Amino acid sequence: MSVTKIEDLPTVYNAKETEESIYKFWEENEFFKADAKSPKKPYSIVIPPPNVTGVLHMGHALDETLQDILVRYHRMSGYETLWVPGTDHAGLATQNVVEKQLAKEGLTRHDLGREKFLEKTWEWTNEHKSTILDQMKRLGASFDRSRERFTFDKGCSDAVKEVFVTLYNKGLIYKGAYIVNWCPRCQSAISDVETEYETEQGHLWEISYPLKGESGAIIVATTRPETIFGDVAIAVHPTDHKYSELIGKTVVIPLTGREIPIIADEYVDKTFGTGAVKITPAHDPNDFEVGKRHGFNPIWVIDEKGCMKACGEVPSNLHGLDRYEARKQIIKMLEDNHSLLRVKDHEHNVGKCQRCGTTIEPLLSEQWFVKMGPLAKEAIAAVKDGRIKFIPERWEKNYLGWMENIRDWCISRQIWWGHQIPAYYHKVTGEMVVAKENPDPENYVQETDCLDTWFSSGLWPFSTMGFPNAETDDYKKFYPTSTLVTGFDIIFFWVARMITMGLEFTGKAPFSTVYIHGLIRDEKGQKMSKSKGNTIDPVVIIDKYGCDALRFTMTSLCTYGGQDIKISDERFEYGRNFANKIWNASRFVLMNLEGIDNNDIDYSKLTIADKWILDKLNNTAKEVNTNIENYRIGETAHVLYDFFWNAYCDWYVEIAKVQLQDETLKLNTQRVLRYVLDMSLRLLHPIMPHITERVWQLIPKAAHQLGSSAARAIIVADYPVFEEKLAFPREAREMELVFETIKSLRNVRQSFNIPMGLKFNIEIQAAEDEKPVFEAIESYIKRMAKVENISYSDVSTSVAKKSATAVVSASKIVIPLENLIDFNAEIVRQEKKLTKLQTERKSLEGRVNNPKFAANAPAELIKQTKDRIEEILVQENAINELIDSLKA
RNA sequence: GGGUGUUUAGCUCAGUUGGUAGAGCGUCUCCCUUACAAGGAGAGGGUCGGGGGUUCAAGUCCCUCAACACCCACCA
Repeated sequence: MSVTKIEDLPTVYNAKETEESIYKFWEENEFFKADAKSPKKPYSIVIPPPNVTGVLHMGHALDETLQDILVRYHRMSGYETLWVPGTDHAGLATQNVVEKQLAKEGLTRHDLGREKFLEKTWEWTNEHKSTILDQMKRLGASFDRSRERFTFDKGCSDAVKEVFVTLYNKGLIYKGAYIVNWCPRCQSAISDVETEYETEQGHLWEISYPLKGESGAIIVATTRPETIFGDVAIAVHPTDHKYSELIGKTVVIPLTGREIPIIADEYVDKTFGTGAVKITPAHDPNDFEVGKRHGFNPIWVIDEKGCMKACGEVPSNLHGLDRYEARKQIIKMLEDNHSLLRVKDHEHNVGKCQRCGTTIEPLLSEQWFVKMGPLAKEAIAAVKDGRIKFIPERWEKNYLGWMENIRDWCISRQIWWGHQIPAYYHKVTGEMVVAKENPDPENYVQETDCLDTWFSSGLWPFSTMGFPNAETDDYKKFYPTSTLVTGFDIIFFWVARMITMGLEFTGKAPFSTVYIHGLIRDEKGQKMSKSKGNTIDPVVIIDKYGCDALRFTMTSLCTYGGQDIKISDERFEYGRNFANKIWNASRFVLMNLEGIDNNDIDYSKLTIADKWILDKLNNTAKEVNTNIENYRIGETAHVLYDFFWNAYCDWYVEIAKVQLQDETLKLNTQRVLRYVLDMSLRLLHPIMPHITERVWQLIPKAAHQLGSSAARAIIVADYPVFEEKLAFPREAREMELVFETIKSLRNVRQSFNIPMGLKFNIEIQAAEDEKPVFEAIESYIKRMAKVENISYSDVSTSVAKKSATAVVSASKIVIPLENLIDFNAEIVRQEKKLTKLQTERKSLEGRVNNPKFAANAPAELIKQTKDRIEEILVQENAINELIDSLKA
């Protein structure tokens, strides 16, 4: 870095310029690059891979910031730290995007054919692949780009094949015909977790099925009349007296005349609808089970596009009609036929495709599944026995609840963009072979289905480390990973699958801690979405306020409970203002370091204020370390904000201005200013990496002050920790006298409208043990409260008339102001304070006088309470005396 | 139907072993005091959703009610 003249630094922090150059500086020096051969203990995180088609949104900004904080903290705390970046091929999502592009040209993927379509999608992917990770650089993400991965790259594909074949050979993957959630728009099966339910206002139609060969009919309630052609039976409850005589009889399906039996099954709810339900095994998951129990063959009447099938069971005028259009027609036909008896409004939940919102169609089809039951056992145990910990803990319950009721996972997707299932069929015999490679391309063709995208992301923590090869340096050094950071919305999709797969294939939990944060919402608490138009673009925020401002604001809003975070544009002013404060305080300190030597602080020459700020810094370091270790990131931000702004800037820097005037104190004050700034920047660095790095470059330091790593940059400097030699609890307490005195004097000044320019004299009627302290802090009081002269007298001295008085601790500060104040106003001011003290005292006395309190409360607390009462009494006396003298 | 979360100052929210409530923004007053007006100083503002209980002591623990948000399951 070139030498920068401090005077030339702008008075407003230029985030944009700084952030660009600082990030480049880190990259050029390869600070993000992990060394798998390092002797240091490892700390590793894998990024939740964003969709390769994606653009950066606020959710990423939060997620990546939190990871970066953990990574930077551990890097500075002596760990060999690896953060693996990468992207997800996002099968269905990406395919949809490319298909949309094609649609603009009037084409479908079928027009291109599989090979051409994949070519096109790869092209598209390669074009966008780096976009989102490049955007994440704007967030300051210190991930190791040399290890960047893609869930569809060679290594991940190898891992997928290994896992698939192994699970198949163990009997944990099977192919079977089941009812799946079918998206007619995506033209693919989707898994249970990809199906979202929405409450919709629908209808319940009551349809009459006449009995065969006799009069009478059974009335069935249905929400989906278009499926009647697929009916194989009518079911009633075995103990339902209404229908007991009908069981075993035959009814006729209206409109087609096909005959079906009335059966009894416990599945039926006697109280719902008419108590009789039509059974359509091909188009309803429950009916499928009932059908299986009773040995019925399913009848397909709706096809993959959601249209009525052109088959013999369906009246020919309905062939090929969309399911909703068909419904209308059928209702009309039933009405004409007098088979429709009643229509009721009915609210029910309808499954929607998570990707496109289309109403899913339960469809019986041949799919691949992972048998989850056996895998879940270990995944449950690992969380129960603490190998994996969720933060906040309540998510464990959520995870366990799901795992304990786990259902088989439908992993096949009828899409082209993804890992093609490694199963091969003999062209003639149809014999199936599951293997990593095609055994005989001449005679075998590969399964056309692809895998659910979460299958490959479920392997992410170890596929990125070299798996299936467990001998790579990265695998040995960095697997299992340390922390997984993500939102609660993908616990089932992703976290649960990584845990099951990791345990099964590596024998280890893929991470020890799952840190779950809240979701980002708009200022009204609504989820951000493009369609609602309420999104906030992190890049826009970064341009406007700066990356560090974005990071600081976001982290300050994180709570330990992982509440959702409401944000609006203006909230980032908080972080921006703080960054600016850091910038200007740093400018001041740097400007005043002229002539500083390379020596360390002389501990024998510390003033009370020096000791106070060092003590405060020390405690801050302690708190910050504890907070980060315990994932209390928001608290970390608050503690640092409070220390830097309210302690260092508002008090110590102001005090330093006094000390710098004193030649005997100047040099050591400079050293303290420098030291505290240096350490503050280090503490802040994980949250606000750019500004801290920039300022740190400007601090003159000797080699030995850089830390054990002989750091070239703050990013690799040692993180501050609590040090015994910096603890000065007595002085820290004594400084309270300074603050109280100055604050009371300022209060007096403001109360009586005394201009800042007007200095006054004060008389301190000091309690005996407080006098030396006052003497030590005289210069601060003079400067910061604009006091001309300070004289002393005994505390028992009665207060002279015509003065304002502040009672501080056990002493009195008297300000003779005869020409300046309204004495009645002073009486009111003092009485107000008196009332406050009296109220507090009475409450405390009530407690102390309660014998049960004395018996049960800790001795420490009792003493504290009594001391406080004593203190109040002293102050009350002083104030009473004052009021008397004012009234006299 | 089952579960979770939320309810604290005008607004947005902190508040980890129970010890008597805090921040930011906003409001009111004053100030360009040579780091910073994206700043400084001072002030005002809350019976911690309602009710009950445990305790010497409850925003904090237990019960209950209410409102809101979300998750899971799903009855045709």
